[in-house]
Amino acid sequence: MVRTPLTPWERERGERFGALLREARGERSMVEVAAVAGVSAETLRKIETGRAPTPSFFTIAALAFALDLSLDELAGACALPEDDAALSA
Amino acid sequence: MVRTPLTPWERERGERFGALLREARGERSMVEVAAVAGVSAETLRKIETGRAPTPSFFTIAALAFALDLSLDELAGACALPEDDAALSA
DNA sequence: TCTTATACCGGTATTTGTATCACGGTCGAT
DNA sequence: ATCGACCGTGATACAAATACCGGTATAAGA
Repeated sequence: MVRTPLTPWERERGERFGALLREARGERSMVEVAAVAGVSAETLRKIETGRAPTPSFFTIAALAFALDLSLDELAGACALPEDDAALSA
Repeated sequence: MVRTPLTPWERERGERFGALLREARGERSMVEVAAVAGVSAETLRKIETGRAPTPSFFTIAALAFALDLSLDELAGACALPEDDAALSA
């Protein structure tokens, strides 16, 4: 095996990650946010739906800037699955 | 053209980005940092030398954690080439 | 009803990231 | 001089990111 396929955990992390971005997007349309970030709407949609679980750093950086999010908080939030427990608590 | 090839500016940004990581690594060996971050040493080498100009977000997040770096500062630093001017000012 | 806007999905194409292997170079120690 | 630990480069291989296309569905508005 040359390149390790994404593990189920990585895919789940991608789903949580995308959910965070979608939540942060709020009422704004995918097209608008994607245009501001300089990525295609298709790419944003795939990231939000978790079908692109490990996007590139600068793609996320641009989206985080467009959505006014902190990269550190973003990484910390989806790295910990027990966050939902902390949120519901 | 389906996927846009990386622009020269993106490649230069990758070089600056890698230089930042290398500087942050300091005296520590590539092998050690890569092991802590959970990536291969070859991958870290490619990122540091700019031969992998757009690495994945979580790879960078793991490296930043291993190097005790802020993702926001990292993104801001290499996104603006005129930063050195701002820093020296 | 018809149009428009938005989002989802499957397929396709191309580039890139990630990892392994092999080889060579440098430096310090034995 | 040989050994070992790094670092660097090239080739190779495979999986995934990105982007574009066409189609579908839904909801709001003329």
